[in-house]
Amino acid sequence: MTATIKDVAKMAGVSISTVSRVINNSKPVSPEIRQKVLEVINEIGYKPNEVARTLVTKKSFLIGVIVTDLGDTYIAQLVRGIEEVGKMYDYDILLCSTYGDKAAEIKYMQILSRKQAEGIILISDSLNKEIDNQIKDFKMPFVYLNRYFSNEDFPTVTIDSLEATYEMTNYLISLGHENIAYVSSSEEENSLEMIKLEGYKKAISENEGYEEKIYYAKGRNIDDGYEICKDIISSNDEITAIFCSHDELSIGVLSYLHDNNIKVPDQMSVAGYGDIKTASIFRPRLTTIKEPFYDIGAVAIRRIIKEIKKEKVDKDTIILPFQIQKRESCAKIL
Amino acid sequence: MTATIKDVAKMAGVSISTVSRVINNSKPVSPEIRQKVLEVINEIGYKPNEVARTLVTKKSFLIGVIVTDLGDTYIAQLVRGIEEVGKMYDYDILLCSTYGDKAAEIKYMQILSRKQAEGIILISDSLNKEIDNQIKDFKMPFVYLNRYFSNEDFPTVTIDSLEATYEMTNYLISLGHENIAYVSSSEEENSLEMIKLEGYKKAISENEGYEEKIYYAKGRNIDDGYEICKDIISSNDEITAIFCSHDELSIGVLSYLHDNNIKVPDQMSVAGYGDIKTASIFRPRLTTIKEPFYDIGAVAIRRIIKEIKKEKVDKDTIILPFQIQKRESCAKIL
DNA sequence: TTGAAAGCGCTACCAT
DNA sequence: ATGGTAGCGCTTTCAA
Repeated sequence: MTATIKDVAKMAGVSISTVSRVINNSKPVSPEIRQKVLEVINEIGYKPNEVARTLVTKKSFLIGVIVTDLGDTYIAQLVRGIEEVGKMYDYDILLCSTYGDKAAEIKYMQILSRKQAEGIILISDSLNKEIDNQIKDFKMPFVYLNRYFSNEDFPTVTIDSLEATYEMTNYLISLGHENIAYVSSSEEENSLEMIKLEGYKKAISENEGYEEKIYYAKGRNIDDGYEICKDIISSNDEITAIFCSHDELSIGVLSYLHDNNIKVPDQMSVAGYGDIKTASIFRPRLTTIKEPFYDIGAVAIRRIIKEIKKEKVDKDTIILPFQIQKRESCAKIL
Repeated sequence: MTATIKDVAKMAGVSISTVSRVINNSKPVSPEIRQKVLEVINEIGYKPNEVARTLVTKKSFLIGVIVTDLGDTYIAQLVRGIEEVGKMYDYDILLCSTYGDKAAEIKYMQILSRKQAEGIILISDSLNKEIDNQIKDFKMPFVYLNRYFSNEDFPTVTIDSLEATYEMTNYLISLGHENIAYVSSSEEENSLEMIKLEGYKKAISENEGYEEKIYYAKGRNIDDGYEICKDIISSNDEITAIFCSHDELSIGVLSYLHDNNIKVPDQMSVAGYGDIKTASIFRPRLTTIKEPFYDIGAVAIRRIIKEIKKEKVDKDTIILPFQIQKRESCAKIL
């Protein structure tokens, strides 16, 4: 059996209260006794049982993180930010993956709650009504991160999507592009897609003679980008730039262009949204809107920890700055 | 305050023992009482406190996973396998990232142990002598995963690296390549690099007139591949295929070739090792050795759970099959 | 089938 | 400064 505080007390010839005090530095202990206790601890390699501790203090130092799929690089980045900041405050991460299963989101929230997690960050890619009821029951610190849908109901961290697509479109225009195709992935209600689309429309509308050229991909994956690019190329030969609402779509577009021997950026410029890892690895490297995933994760958990510590928290929706990452996939029209 | 078993007992007019019994289905309870208890549980939304449970049962249903960096896609794949199988057995994952810091490996092992994790999977990219002492102390199920170094001291899951590079080299030869460069990343002791190199050498030696053309990159990242490719191209113009010991190196090579207008696979074939996610996204897609990361993770945690359940476990080193993923980056010499 | 009570390992309060 | 002890929420004997 592993040693307990009792064993330490016995061997050091003191009470367990005293041992507890030296472990936690919670109350003064005479130097000699402290010394003695420390020796014993070292000798038998005693390690406090955090579970027992949690039971009495109500502090598990655990934060639950529910994600869709770590395989998505943007999620990995989010989790990095979450974990790294968490560790700064001695919090550990309890990880759960849903792979898009909404029922799993609820299930894991329950489990996390039973395991006494002190807060939950839910990273989702869809909308789930049921979360609402769940989280109200638990009444524990909660942050909801969703790259695809806007949400007013829960604390969240995001960027100004409309401003982002607006700026990117303007950048493309400044490069001399007059026929810019925009690829959206969805017309669903509450989808951030609608907001992003507004940014594009706004920029286009501010330039006389420019026209909206909007395409809808079937989804938001690489394959969907590949497919829609086929449509774009065959439907309109004036287009000189393709701006996709997700990097994944852009990668698909880039692939299609590569496979069909259309040179990027000489014959076609391509821009994306997200700055997922692949965006900077793929050749040509993708010009895109950098969503600060790491920071989003970091800010999200920071907020949770503040709430745990009963510090004052910011308003529910935190807007982080974005950046236009200019790379080789976009060039000036000559 | 959240409801406890006591509250349930009181409201149902039974003892906490009885409530415990219906929760756990551990002993017979009369149908009426069970019914009543269940009703109360539902009504007040009672959820057992797993921490209290753990304290008495000694089962935390927690497995610690220490990784270098989730940002590496191969690690994300490993963790996926680990988590998914873990969940099948009701185990949750406690995640810790070291970012290559060896001291952190030890630190997290301690923390995990204090949190009563029932087993630990350590994913490392370097060798760390100190682990040995640590893990012996804890004497808990442990699996050590290292993609870069071989290890005899701990249970692990891997593939037959020598056979893998041997087969890939033979594949290249079968394609008609007579001058195949091999890029290694290290000559360190115990590095798997040495073993992989042997596979290449073996294949070369079995073909009369073929010569070893070995290059050493500075490291094993994309940049290092980019750099070494520069050397290869400038030093030897007979080479028609470049086989790198890591996909990351191959991606760098592909990038250099792209930037310098050398067509792949027409002018140069490129092969890799790993089949990280990028390998199948990059254009041209990379021909590579598929390390079954997901499966490795899955088998690793399966072994741990077996040990926890005191089932018989396999021998310490589990060898999984690999595959040669044939894609567009390699082609026949005409 | 049910209940009472001990005890898991620890903290925190109350004495001294 | 130190020790005794209640109690955190639960499972698990042991009796009844």
